[in-house]
Amino acid sequence: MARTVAERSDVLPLLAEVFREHGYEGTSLSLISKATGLGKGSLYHFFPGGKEEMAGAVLAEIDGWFEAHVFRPLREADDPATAVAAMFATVAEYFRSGRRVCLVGALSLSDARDRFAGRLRDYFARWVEALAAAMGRAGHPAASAAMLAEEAVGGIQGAVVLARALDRPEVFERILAGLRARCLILEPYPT
Amino acid sequence: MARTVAERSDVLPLLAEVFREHGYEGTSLSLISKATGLGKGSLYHFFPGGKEEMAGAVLAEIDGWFEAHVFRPLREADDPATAVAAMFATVAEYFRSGRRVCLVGALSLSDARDRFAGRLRDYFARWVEALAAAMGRAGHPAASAAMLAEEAVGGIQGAVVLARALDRPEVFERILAGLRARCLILEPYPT
DNA sequence: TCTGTGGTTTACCAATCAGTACAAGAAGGC
DNA sequence: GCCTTCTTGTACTGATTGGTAAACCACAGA
Repeated sequence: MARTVAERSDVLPLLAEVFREHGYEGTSLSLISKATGLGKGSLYHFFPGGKEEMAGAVLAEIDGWFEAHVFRPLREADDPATAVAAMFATVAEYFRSGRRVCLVGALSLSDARDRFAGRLRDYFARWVEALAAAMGRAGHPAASAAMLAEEAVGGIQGAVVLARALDRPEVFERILAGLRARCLILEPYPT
Repeated sequence: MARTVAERSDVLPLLAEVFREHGYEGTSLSLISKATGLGKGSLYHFFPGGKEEMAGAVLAEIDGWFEAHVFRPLREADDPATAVAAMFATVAEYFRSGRRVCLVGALSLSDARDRFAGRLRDYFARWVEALAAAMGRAGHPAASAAMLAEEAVGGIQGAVVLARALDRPEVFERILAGLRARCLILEPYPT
């Protein structure tokens, strides 16, 4: 039979895009089959656990990508301020100015949250921690760095929501610019 | 037959809770039937358009609630600064410190966005406008008020995402406190 | 060339999906 | 009392759901 010679890792990006577009519940096996060009047999060959394993694998890949391109640079950069600025650029590109949904955020709001609770919590916790650490090294007091990091990571998620709802990508850019400015300016956190 | 004497408006809050918990795709008629105690016959009697009409009616009710309790007070309050502070309190209670999902935001991230695009855009646009207007009357320059309003409304949505993902309601409270402080302090927007 | 393994197709399953049809009961007007 | 209108339960549709089973083929190593 026609061998697609597809590897598991090859279909993950396609899979990710389907889940992003349709959510966990909205993603049916027939949609997946259409998007990947793989029949049900092949899909269950790669992912014996079915839809749940597919979503889990996608989440793991996203997590790995952010670890390599966002979290670790924040933690290990020689110049933390530059790393923070780079994070905003990387994230804006990744989310395509809000046109692309954050799957982790979307799952957090959805029914599937409980199913992946550990992974979702871990992703955001590590993001907040890495950002707070970078800002701390950049000169922010520890307390304000932690609060600012939470506000920034949450703000990015909210920017995706708002830009998508309003259908105005420039809103995403504008919010991120504001957040970046506040993360880089060293002033005491207003109380 | 046992008349439940239910009015359409009586089942809307129950319906809203089901959609919030399971999302649009994840909400099945059997779930709705269980949550409302109404059989399919009754449901299609009240909502001939099926699930889509139900979700539309829920969105309209939510929109009306926010118009009455959030948007209009912001626009018409004698003391705009107090109104802004009141908004944060109202919203925190409504979203139960992030334990309750914003259905409008969740739909914006979901597959059903296109179906309700107009309503979603309208809801957020009016929120941002009303908040910006209030902050303008409170003394913020028009430009910074508009940007701050976008950041605040987006920030609230992001706070829901983050608090749910981390399973830490205090994160929601903390972010909202920070946003409120920034909306009330009159300082030039950092650039 | 034979054979085992990894990948694929196809057919199938029971369950559930949204939606329809309709008969039947309950309530209010007369 | 009856009759109409509104509301409900039940039964049904055809399509789709996630998932299984097994026959089947391609290819690499021996």
